[in-house]
Amino acid sequence: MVYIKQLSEFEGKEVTLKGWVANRRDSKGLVFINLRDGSGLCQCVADENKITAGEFDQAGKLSLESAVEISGTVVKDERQIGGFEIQVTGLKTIQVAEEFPIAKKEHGIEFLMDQRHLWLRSQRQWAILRIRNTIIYSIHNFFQKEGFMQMDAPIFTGNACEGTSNLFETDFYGDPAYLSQSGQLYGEAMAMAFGKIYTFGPTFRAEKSKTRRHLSEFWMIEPEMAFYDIHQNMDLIENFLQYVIKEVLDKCQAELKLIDRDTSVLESSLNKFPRLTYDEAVAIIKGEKDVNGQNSIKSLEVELAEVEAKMIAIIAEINDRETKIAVPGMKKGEINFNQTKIANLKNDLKDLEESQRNIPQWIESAKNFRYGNDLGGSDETVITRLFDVPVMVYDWPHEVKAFYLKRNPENPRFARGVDVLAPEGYGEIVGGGERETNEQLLRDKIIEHDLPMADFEWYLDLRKYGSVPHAGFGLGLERLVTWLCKLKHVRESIPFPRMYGRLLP
RNA sequence: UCCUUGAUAGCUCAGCUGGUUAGAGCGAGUGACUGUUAAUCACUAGGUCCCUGGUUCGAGCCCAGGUCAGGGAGCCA
Repeated sequence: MVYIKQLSEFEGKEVTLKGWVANRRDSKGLVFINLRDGSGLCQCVADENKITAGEFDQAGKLSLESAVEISGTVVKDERQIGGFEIQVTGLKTIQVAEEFPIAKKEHGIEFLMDQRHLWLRSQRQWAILRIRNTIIYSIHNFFQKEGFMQMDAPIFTGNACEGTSNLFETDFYGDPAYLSQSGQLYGEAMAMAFGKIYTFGPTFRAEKSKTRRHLSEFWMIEPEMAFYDIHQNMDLIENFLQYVIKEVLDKCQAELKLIDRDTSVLESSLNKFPRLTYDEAVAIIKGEKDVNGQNSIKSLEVELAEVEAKMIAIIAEINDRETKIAVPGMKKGEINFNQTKIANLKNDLKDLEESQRNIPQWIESAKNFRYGNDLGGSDETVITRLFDVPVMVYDWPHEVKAFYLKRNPENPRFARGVDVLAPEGYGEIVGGGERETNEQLLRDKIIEHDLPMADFEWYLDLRKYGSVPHAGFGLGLERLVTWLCKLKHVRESIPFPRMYGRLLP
């Protein structure tokens, strides 16, 4: 058995492929089968004269997604996707599929999510999840080559890392237990034992968020390094992200092309990441400070004008095409083509209308940003649009950040946290920082945040026995996948997304 | 939780100011066509207009409440 990916090694030879029918067309005496086997796609041509009548009959009856075993000769054909096609010499039906729900046309997102188990078979999903796999693999490669040890934090936790409001509560032999929202505190314990560690596991947040950035269950990578300060932490984040981006660029060209990803921003992200303090970031958001000659507020206003110009152009095109269709005498195929075009244009128009509604809100929120607050989603969007590389923002007002972050010794108003904001409006993909080493300061913070002290005694022990400067960060895998693939929504970045209102399939 | 948009055939949608028997395309089925890349031609089947109540001679359309979904805010990775 041969996989489609290997066909170039078998030119002129006879091979047997096993897979599913991705598409089928027939003419008199010929059946074209687009075979999908998980490794790729390949057209197989069944000619009436080259196979038995029984086989040809079977070929004609193959429905979409039927399973089939095909033998044939590998022929070079530039017109084909993979550059090769199969001249069929033998065909065996494994199963004839019932009518496949996902048709070869546009579908709404709710329908596709209901069909997620089948949607995974489509080319676009295939490419995205292949890229996800490359990302996962290169994350492990990076940390392993850097001497990190992979360790797992527990998923059931008795203590709430940052308050219980957004945790999933479960029953643990009669006691309440929460699904982990971060392995970080455990990561610190493991770093004190092994030096440099990273966790890679699922995380759960019970936020009733309905935005393109949130999942209830997502995968997080959390490195933790003993003897690192915030600057070394930022160096590591930059090296790490650039390694992963480079691997994706090197190994996933075909997949990136399939999903139509313009890779220029990924390439420019191999340059140095700007490091802004919170103060600098706020000045940029409020439009008080320009970046590379660009002003945040002005660039949003320009974008709004562009959106409105595009809307006018699209409306004109829709009208134009509708008038054309209305004239009698147009061929049916051409009418269909135009109708599909119109439907697509209307969808584009809906997206633009969303932007038209959102951008003025973002401008308002940027102008009225109150110093001392955390950055909101739109603020992140505003700032990252001005750069073509990820941006790091560090030294935050300590009130808005987690209790375990270290204060800047030179200016204790600030906590030494760092957020990495992805370009192209994607926002936060990494959150991390240097950890507080002083036991008493931690106790004060725990009280300030109104957290149950008893649950943190084990954590505070780490400050009693060889407490050292240390730092780490958390990377949201799905957010990274979403950005690298330039997806509209995180739900496509994971095989089976779990989010508010979505538990099946 | 709040703001906003929506729910009509298997799918994507149209349905005007409330008016007779609810429409199209795609998909499916049948037939025609020797080279097609979702979108050649003809025919056929296919409907709880999200739910409950109300207004009206008459509701897919108006009103009230609910359910579900899209987008955004908050919160976050």
